[in-house]
Amino acid sequence: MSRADTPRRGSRPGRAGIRDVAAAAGVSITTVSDALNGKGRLPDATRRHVREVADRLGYRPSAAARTLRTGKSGLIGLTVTTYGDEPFTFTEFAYFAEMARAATSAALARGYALVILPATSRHDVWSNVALDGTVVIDPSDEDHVVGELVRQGLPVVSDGRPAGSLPVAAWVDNDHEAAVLGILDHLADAGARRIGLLTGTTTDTYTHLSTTAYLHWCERVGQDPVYEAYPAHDPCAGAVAADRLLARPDRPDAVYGLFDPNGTDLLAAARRYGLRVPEDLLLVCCSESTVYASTEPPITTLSLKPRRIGTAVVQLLIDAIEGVKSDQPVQQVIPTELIVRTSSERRSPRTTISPPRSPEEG
Amino acid sequence: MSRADTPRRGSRPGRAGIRDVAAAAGVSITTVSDALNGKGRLPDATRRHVREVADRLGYRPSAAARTLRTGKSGLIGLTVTTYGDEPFTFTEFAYFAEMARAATSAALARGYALVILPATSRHDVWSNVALDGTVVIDPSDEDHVVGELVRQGLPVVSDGRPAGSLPVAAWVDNDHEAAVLGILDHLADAGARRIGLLTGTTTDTYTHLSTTAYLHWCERVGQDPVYEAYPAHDPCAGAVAADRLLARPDRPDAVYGLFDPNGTDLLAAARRYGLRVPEDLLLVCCSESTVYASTEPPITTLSLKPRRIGTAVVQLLIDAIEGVKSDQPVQQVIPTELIVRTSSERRSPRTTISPPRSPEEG
DNA sequence: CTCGTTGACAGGTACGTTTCTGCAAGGTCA
DNA sequence: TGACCTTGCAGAAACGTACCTGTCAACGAG
Repeated sequence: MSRADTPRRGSRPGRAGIRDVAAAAGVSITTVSDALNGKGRLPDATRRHVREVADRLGYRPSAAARTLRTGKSGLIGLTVTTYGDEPFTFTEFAYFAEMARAATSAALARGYALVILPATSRHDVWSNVALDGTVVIDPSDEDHVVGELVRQGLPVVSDGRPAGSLPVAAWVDNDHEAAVLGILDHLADAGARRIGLLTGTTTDTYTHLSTTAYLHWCERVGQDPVYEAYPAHDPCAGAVAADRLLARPDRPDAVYGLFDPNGTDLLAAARRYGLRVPEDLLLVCCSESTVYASTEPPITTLSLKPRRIGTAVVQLLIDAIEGVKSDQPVQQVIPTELIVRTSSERRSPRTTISPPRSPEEG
Repeated sequence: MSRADTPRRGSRPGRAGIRDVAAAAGVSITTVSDALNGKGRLPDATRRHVREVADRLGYRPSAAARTLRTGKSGLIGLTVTTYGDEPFTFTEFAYFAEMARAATSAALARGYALVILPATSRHDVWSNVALDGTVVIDPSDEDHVVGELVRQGLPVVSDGRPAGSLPVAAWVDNDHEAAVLGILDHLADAGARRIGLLTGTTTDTYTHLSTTAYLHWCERVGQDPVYEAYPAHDPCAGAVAADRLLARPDRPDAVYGLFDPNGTDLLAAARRYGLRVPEDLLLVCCSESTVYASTEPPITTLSLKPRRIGTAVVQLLIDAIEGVKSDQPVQQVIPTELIVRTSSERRSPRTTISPPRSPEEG
């Protein structure tokens, strides 16, 4: 019935389709597709001509049609844990932001874009987006969003060892035990006699591994464990827990805090109890924030290197998507970095802190 | 040729299509589509039956096919400014993270997902994802990514007044002039005689509006402007600029810092010059971070309410996408919030700071 | 008894690509 | 001079869905 010579102006008037380009260039649809995608065997003249016409018409291939045809969308999900309504918790802010930033860049460099998908997303939302694969941060075995993605055959790469038997294609993680042991040794070297821990009540892998590493270390060196746990996603609970820890009769003379805000909270608590840092109390916390470089005193922090993790996770995922046989292992352990500052330098308390000078001196 | 009774097992073996559901349920494709989407006029028995069969087969509609057919992808872009290689700059970390978080939640609640798209994305990446619309943060008139999206007819809503004549569908912003004037008045009320400003060298709207508001205020009250500008995306430059500001012969007795890290940097600089806060120097900075609640002393901050902005931006965008005639205006001004803490309370310096007590007292 | 109406479904087309399969024209070689 | 390959391109079949256009029965009204 309808001959092909009707220019099909029924669709969106603004957007030119591949058909329009073909007609305008006087070639077939196949030739246009081949010319623009570098496929087929065409003389350069034809290729140039087609490209030129396409540019002139402002032709943009339909992503949906391409995805439908090729089965590849160029989208990868970034599944984040949720506490309450909001994606990613307060304590993970800096970590998550850095990690997502690096992941975005890495994905972009390989032609992919990132879709933010909270783990508690409504089913109809994340099943309605065509993903080529997913990065999942700190997967729990209860996460049936991830479970179903895996069941659908989508590649999944996790940040953090997968709990339970989640069959992820690859994972990237820090060696949290080694990191904690390293910090405890560092504090002991600095003269700490009784090291306390500020930890979380949640059951995630990071908290669990770090806490047990602490307990093992205590057992090994024969120290009684001194720790306080609090719900890490509650911004106020941290300050209270820090206070509790320093109020104990067996008050530690050094503390490691597992979460980002612990540093300022512990510092504030120390001030309340009249404890000088680092003279009376050594302090280290796990954080990606740079504020700890300019606190009084600057606080030693452990960086989990979220940038490297984000990059590695995305690389592994895209390798899995594209079927690249990478020479990288599918389990990568990213080393942590201890940034030593004044708060854990017991023996040289006055090298970086200048004593106050009088105002007229400035 | 090929009769319809061949079950088309040539496609992905794992995924059931709408055809398979229709065959298994003994109905037509149309009936399946209508039953699952709530369209058409079907008896509830049929609807239930189809739904049941679909569940049993684990049927998931293809997002790509649906997008191609309906023209709606359920994806909205989140376009962020870039400095160097990485999306969103260091100084905007907390703001951006909060804003993105709220935007993600709001989008999710209405059935949309967010795609992170740095403004400097390779052309082929962001033109390869089917977007229903875009949120753009702090749009510059030079941003030809946004320009082209608009030209394609995609709804664009911006966080921040659009520079130049970018024809966005709507925008959300703070009243930055009013915020700055409010802070300056607040500092003056607290006893400040000469208020300094720590600002940026970039040409974005926020920096520009805030700086001119400061200059106007100075002119009005007859104070000589005292300010230092630095490239805000450089993490180190801020500390240097803070130092410079306090080293000036016309040293201010109060400072407002436009960027998040300015608080700690100014505090550190004040310590170096032996200036007590708030006795010798009043301090306010613009930040979303909670660390300023537990610095010594706690620092007064201005919050731009990124959560409210993120939510509002997404609501406006989705309204535009769905053609909803919202009763909300298409330009929304979100009020800022000044969180007053010790650093700007000149007349009551010792209400919240406990003097150090001796260690044995704990 | 006829005729519009309504309910319950099926057929088929279109969405815009990519790509497999052809098919001439021209060159090469025995 | 055929047989055979290469080049340059066109036709048409998918991809999986949504929806428009029927069709066929039952049914009440005139």
